[in-house]
Amino acid sequence: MTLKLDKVNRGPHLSTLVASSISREIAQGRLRPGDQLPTEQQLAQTFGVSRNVVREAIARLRSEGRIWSQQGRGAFVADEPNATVLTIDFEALQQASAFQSLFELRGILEVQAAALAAKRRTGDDLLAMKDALATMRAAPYGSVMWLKTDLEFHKTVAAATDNAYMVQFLMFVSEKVRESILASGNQQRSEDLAAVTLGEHQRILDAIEAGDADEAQEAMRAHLHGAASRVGLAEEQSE
Amino acid sequence: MTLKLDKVNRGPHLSTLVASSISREIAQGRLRPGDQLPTEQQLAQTFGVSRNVVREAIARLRSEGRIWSQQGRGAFVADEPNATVLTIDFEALQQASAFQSLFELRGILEVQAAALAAKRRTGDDLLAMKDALATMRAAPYGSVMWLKTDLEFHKTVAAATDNAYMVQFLMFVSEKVRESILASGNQQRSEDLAAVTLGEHQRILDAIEAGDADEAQEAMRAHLHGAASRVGLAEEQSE
DNA sequence: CTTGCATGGTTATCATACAACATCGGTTTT
DNA sequence: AAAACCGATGTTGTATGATAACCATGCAAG
Repeated sequence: MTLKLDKVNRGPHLSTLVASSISREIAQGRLRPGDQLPTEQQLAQTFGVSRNVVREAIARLRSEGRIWSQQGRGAFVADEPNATVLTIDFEALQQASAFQSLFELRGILEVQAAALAAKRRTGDDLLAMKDALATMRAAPYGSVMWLKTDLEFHKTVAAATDNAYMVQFLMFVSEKVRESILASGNQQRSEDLAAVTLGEHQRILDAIEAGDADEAQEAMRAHLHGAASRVGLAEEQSE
Repeated sequence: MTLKLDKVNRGPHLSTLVASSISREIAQGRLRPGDQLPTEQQLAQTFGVSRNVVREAIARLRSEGRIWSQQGRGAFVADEPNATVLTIDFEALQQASAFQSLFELRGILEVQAAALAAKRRTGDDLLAMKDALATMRAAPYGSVMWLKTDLEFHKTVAAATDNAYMVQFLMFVSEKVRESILASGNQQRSEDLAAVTLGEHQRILDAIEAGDADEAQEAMRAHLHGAASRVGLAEEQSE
């Protein structure tokens, strides 16, 4: 019995849908650690897909460390997500609350990174930051080039912390945030904002160059606060 | 024609082997960004497995953002590792500098999490934290149970921030740090340290219960500083 | 009580078939 | 001549059935 998919369903692969569906069950606690998943047959039936698709989904979840499976027994929810990889569910990010949480996490990392950068930046770091800023100045506000260089500037700041993991994590989170913003199309466009944003960046750069950690923190905080309002995100006022 | 596997091959799934094999090709530059992968048929043939297995491998690589594929055309190496997943190389962590960087990143997250927790914790959060602390008190210092509950306590703190990503990232990093410590076998054992550690935790808990963000930050910082020295990590004094 | 075996259930893999889509060349239409 | 149509071919996406390896359980024989 062949399943005819509606044209509507031209989206991600079925295995992706199944995987995130199971993922959600785990996240919401309907499948608890140690629990055995339904058999591949059952899953195929309940989702209305072939066993093959289910297997692709399970292969994915297994690689993410969310489940483990043993031949002859079944698949089980991993006790501790002893993941070798960290994943972020893009679907969930559509939720405003989830997006806000990720934005907050990024903020924490950015602010602390700025402080560390102020203490540890080398001459090369400063050059890279100035370079990125100059490129951003030349790019039209809101263009792809602009966004790319914006990210690049923040990357140079992160790199100045001399902490490779800081770079890796910050870029990962920032990338997700940026994607989500683009997907929602909430980006405002205005030439005025270009000058504002550039000014914020300049203030960060100056603080880092001066080696003033506190000012760097504050400048970064101000920048993110500005970015948040530009994206239409109501920010919590932390006393 | 059925493939008879040697008993030797009782290891990871074939799809895993295929996936890491392709992954290696990419990492070593033999497959460059934008390049088209061989067709599933060809891959199946060259690896000597069924197309099904190849598909599971590809599904995995796709979920990791390393490749993308389009029906009717083929699979291609992703231009930028626009990763949906974040991985940490365990090997690299054996390097002291890498470990220190990850430790620092964890510290930043923990300290900020403690501050947020102090502002947002609910009654349930406090109960969970007290619970974890009580369990830790009952466990022998350095035992598996102790380590587990230690992590659990920090998780409850993270959870009190009401930021799911904070929990996810912090636990991911902490898990890696813990693994690395266990692998290096640098853990000191002493009954005295049990009391010290418990005291540090108690101080954190008290601050969060009191809603004192600054004190919570400081308490967490002190705790991590203590943990660092217990592991034999020279910490930078950030005046 | 222990050992051995039969049995059913589950995953891992293979093989084949078909549907959906892309590309390309040739043909027809404009 | 240029554009639109059409079909052949190759590729991915999915479905289906079959087989091998493996696990757990229960039961009979010792």
